[in-house]
Amino acid sequence: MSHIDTQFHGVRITESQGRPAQQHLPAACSSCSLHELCLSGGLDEIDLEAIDRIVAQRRRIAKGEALFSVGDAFRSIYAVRFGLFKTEGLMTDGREQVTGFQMAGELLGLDGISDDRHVCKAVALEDSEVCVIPFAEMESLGRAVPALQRNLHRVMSREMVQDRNLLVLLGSAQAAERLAAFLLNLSERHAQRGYAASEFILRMTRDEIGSYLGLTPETVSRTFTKLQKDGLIEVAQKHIRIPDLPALRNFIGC
Amino acid sequence: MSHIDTQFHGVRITESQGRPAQQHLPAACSSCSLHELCLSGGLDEIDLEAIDRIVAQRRRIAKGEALFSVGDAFRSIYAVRFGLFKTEGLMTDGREQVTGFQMAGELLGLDGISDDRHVCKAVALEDSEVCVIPFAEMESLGRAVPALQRNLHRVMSREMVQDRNLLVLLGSAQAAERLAAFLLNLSERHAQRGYAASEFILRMTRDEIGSYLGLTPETVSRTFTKLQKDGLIEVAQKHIRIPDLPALRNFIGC
DNA sequence: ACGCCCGTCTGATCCATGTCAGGCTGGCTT
DNA sequence: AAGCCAGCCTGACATGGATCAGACGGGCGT
Repeated sequence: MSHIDTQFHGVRITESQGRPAQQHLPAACSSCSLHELCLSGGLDEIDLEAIDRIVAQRRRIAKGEALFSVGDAFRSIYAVRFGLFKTEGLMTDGREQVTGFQMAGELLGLDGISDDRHVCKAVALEDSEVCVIPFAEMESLGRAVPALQRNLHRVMSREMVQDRNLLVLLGSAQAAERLAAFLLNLSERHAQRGYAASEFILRMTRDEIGSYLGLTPETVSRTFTKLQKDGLIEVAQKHIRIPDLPALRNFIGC
Repeated sequence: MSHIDTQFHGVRITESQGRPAQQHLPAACSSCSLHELCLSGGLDEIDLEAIDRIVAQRRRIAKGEALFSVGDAFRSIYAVRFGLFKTEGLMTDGREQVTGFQMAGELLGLDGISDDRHVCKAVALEDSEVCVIPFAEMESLGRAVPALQRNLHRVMSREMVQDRNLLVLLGSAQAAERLAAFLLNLSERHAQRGYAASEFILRMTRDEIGSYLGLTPETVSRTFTKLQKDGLIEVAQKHIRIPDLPALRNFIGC
């Protein structure tokens, strides 16, 4: 069990308190436990070493701090090593809305490519760490390593597909379906990372969930209660248990 | 004025009727009027010729026909030459929802990269033509031509950003704001292509608009009427006029 | 030119979710 | 240990949009 796994299980990172959020630590895809989930999946030893040279630093972000904000110059993309982030977009009238939650092994910052400026804000929901991947170098390494290029494209495409799914959800599903779909999505992603699929802790508030799902926090709360009454989930504050995953999946298809 | 421009202005393509939808015609980015809007923007002569060799064929899609459907094997992406498409995603319960409209110079099919299978369906809303861009060859040319690689990444990123914007819209805006934002978006894209920003024809039905915006067709209809009463737009069937663009933009920020 | 039908508009009603308000709990600070 | 406050839950009420129903009009095919 590696250093990273331990931290991902919830150990607080106290040594960064009082220091600036940005730190420069060595990163290494070749020895990263998330490697198969991340950009470096499926690459051979030699290519991994090349990536290691590019992904030269990590950065720690304390809970509540922003990794980047709207308008920031785009230079790098980020891979979450441990912790959890939310990304939020800006409405025309200034309100913010959560557009996604990123957990270990997922990328942040791809939105900045299109015009060299970030158009959303990424905030850590708990003490977190990311690998900093300078994008220009990533592109040039992609030119040398087709498999890496392929991975990048796959990740970008996957992100588009996920956004589309959420779109469809917001466009045509009811509150209970939205929430159920959200929980199932979290469940799957936990499972991918080797954690329990049917029991987990929500790291985000009801406000953030509501913002993400296009609902008010009150409705989120009520809907949790309703799903519990229907026996589909068990809720205790931030603790969620899904006693019957197939049943919940089935509920979505109504 | 080229052949393409003439067709884009609305001349019906009659010669394809009764034939299979797939046709093999020469394509040429180097002489395409959409070149600056599309993937080949900013490239030099030599690189353009390289692209021309890859983007070797076009395909005509009659109104109502699908360019690709959910589950189809992914091999190519497509650039719209003229015409208009809608993409629709599949709900868990089988219902379909429109997730986007693509006009000349925009790309289709990027959703298929992530697992080599299309996860949405692209349907022509009028007789249309696309350039077929084999993706494997596109990737390999991207390795040789950094500017092309950059363009591809930019386009993908832009698509992600647009999806996010729509997400925010669906998550927190009222019917009138959604519709206004939709019209402004169309207006901008028309302007980019050299057409009037304040007057245009809607090529999609109220149903399709409603599906896209997460509203019923009845609400779309009513909301058009409401916006007209408020003097923000003039509607006559599919004909839209926006007498005061800044006023409509201002309306969004409420 | 005629008639059919799809797409659109409008009205009446209902329901899901937003809004406003109050009270509870658990975790953090002092 | 006490107190405070953010986050959460629940209730009562308001409302925007969905739903159901019907009428109109224009485009298309015969």
